[in-house]
Amino acid sequence: MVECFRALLDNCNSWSHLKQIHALLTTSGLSKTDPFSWKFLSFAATSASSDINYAHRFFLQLSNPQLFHYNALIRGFANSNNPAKCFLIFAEMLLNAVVPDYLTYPFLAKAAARLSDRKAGGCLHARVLRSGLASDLFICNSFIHMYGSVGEVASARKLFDEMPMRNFVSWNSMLDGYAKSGDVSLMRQVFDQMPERDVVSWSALIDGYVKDGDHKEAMAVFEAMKAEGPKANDVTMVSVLCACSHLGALEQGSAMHQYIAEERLPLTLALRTSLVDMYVKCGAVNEALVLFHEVSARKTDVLLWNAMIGGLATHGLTSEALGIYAEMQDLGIRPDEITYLCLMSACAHGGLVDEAWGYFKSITRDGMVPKSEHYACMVDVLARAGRLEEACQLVCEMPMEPTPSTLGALLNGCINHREFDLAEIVGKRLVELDPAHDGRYVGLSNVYAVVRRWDKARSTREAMESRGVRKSPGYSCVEVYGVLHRFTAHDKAHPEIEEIYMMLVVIGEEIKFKSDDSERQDFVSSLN
DNA sequence: TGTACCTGGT
Repeated sequence: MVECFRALLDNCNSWSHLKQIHALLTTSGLSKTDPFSWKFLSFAATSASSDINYAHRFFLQLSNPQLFHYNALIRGFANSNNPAKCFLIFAEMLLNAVVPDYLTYPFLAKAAARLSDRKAGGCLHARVLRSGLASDLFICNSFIHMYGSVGEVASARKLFDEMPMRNFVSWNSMLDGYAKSGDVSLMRQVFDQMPERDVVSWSALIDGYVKDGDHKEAMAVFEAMKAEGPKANDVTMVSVLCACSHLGALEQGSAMHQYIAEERLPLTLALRTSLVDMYVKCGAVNEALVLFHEVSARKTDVLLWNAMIGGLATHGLTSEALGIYAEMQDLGIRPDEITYLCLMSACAHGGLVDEAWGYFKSITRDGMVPKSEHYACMVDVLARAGRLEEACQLVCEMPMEPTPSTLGALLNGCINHREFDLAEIVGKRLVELDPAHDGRYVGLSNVYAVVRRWDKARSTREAMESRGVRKSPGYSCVEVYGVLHRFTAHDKAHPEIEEIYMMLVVIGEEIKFKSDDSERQDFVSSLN
């Protein structure tokens, strides 16, 4: 009998199969026998087809759970969408006088990292130091990662420097710590110093540049990786596609799509989401829709829907965005706080104030708390529509200090709707709030320029310069035949600049002609 | 039985 169960469990590779074995174990009274209960718990909590809640229910039935049961459950929760449960299980473990070992701490550190819980992470590390496990390589690596993830890269570095022995995971965790902290020069230094670089090192470097906003450098590193590094994986491509979408580089993005197919990389949900995001942001709405619709709804998650809705919203395709949301609701997929931001941004572009209010109120109804971004978005909707009084009222009512983006939205509305007295007040407040940001001074100075108060406009610019803030010139990018061209205002550097300006004149005339035409059509239809 | 890289926009 015992041998029979052992063979069944060893060959078990599916969830339904495992449930059948569980039923057999229960009816035969063997389920609480250690080797089987551990094997079962470990499969239920950590395998590819795991169900952590099922594993937890099974765990609760154990009369005398052992260290390895706790470890399996903590590991499962660390990778679940509820990592905070790890700490509850850990507390229970300590209450039951079960002593954690070298397999317990890496996953607790991971949970603290995923929750960005600096306090919990620090307590756990203190416990490790007292436990005599402090020299374990895996534990050290996990805590370097934890410190990097909670924004304490200096502590990560201290741990890294004091380690008796390092491996490539130590270096990758340190690299990732600098990537997350936004310190690209130290990130690069670690990358250049590390004894060996694998696909994780390269991917972390690329993603570090993406997070820093240096998308061109991210692409350059990817090219270097193709030339001299390991083969890229699906995670690498998620970051690379993110760079393409920010650059608006459709041809490069499509080439990446082709690369994914040629290299037969798994089209994971994250990768599909990145492709949808890239296509829609680069204006290839149809390609995005094809990729979005070709996967069955069961295999989607809210992030994929957000990418589609947000992308359509960015292009002002308001009704299409709201249509996709309606589909999402029909399928019973729960929106998250990002979904609401995407929906409200769609409303802002389409001038749908009442709908935006509806979504804003739904956030609370869905059991979420509106964040400053939601207030900023709602203020933007109201301000764009010229409902400045309501916008001001919302700013006053918001439960947190208004962020620069909230006031920025209000300022734009004031300028567009010629409320210059209010614009001056908001503009001044923005400069106070964000004194290192060049755009805030420019915004206020532009308000003064519009009302011809040149002295004030000049003194605002001077205030900016005296505080050492430099105005960085705005620019835009255009991709032609796979090559990105960057232009700033009055740019004369491009070799084909004469033809480019000539084409601009032609396009300008074309727009004028089109708008005259639409006015004429409006006039004709008003007669009917 | 363990550690590292990824999917909204500002």
